[in-house]
Amino acid sequence: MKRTKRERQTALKESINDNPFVTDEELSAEFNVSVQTIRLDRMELSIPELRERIKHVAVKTFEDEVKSLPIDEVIGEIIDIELDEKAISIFDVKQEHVFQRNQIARGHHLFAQANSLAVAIMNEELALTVKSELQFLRPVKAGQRIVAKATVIDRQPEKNRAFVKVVSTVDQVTVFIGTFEMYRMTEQSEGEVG
Amino acid sequence: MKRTKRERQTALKESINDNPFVTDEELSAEFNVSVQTIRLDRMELSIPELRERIKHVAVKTFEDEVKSLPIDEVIGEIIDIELDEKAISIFDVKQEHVFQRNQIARGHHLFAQANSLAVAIMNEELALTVKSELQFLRPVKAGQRIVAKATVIDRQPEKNRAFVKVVSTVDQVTVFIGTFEMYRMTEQSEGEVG
DNA sequence: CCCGCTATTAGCACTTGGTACTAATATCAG
DNA sequence: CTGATATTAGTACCAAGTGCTAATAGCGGG
Repeated sequence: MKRTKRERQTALKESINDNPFVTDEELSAEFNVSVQTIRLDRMELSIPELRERIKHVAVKTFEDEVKSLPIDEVIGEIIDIELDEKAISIFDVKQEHVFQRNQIARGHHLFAQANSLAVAIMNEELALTVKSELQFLRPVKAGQRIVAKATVIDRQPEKNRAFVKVVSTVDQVTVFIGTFEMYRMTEQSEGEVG
Repeated sequence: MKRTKRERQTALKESINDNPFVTDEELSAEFNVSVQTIRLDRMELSIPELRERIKHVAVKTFEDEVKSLPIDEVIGEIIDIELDEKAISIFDVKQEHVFQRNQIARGHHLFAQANSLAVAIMNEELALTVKSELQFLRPVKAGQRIVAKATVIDRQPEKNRAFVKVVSTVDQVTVFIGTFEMYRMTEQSEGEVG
């Protein structure tokens, strides 16, 4: 028997949080109080009923799925692009992109934004990265917005190559520089690199 | 009025597919048939009821969320590690990691595996990537397993630096090489890089 | 010991979005 | 016109609730 109402409600919140699929009846068994008590608790804590909770979770996935379709191809949001010339994308750093320990964005997200912008700028449906050099100049933290600017600095059409430089900034301060050697993939040569 | 039963059922399947949250009543309005007809249709097509559909979607997210928590820190699975010396991780390339057009793994996943292994090998709770040079030697396709081997090739403790080389292979063939200059972050210097 | 208060429990009617089943009616083809 | 298939209607029932009222338990103070 747990004691106070407050204790139970705290535990209840936690319990529902790490299993939103639990019913009032199951909870009443867990805390051995009546179902009505659980209901009252939910009211006070304004926790919605099972179905609403589930729906909430489901809607979230659904939106994520829909959202992730376009995102899948380019990391960050392209806000300006001139094919074969230059392009700009923005990327908002959220909790899921940082190390929990120090809130610093993990390198591969900066890389992903820059690299996918380099792919997008190529005036070619199929482009691959062959080489790249990266400099992580300053740590980026959750909540900051990274603006990546890509420029094509060299073209070697005979070799199916192009060189792209990407500079990423946060509040006008450069945080990352990357140069990418890109390979334009023609249909005949598909799958053959390097 | 749509005509045949078959046509309606095809449309019904599609309708539910791109909005699993629709009720029988709404569907009956959409196809102007009775609710019972919709129910019969669902039976024949063995489409579960609204709540079951929603629950299904919700459970999926839930599992994804739980799964993504450990993955969050290291991309790929570390199978061997000697701190400050060497480490090995494997990463299975799935559909979500490749360009749909050509089934080739996107560069940032190879980078992410290598980079997070470089972070992990550092015998330090807090490590950041300062610079890196990457070579994408061969395209990797969905279904392949990438084995990344990281080695610390140089240490500069006085400068809080270490150099890590990562070689990634698929079936013993090298597909990616990356060198990473890593910064060991001490508590005093936290947040200050470069 | 009783008063008052909060907490808990009980009970009932009602809601949504169904299942399961039966029966009636349409619709069309031979 | 008869049969088969399709559609609609209607009923009872379920889960997991809401919303409401009422009874009871436990305890603290005077």
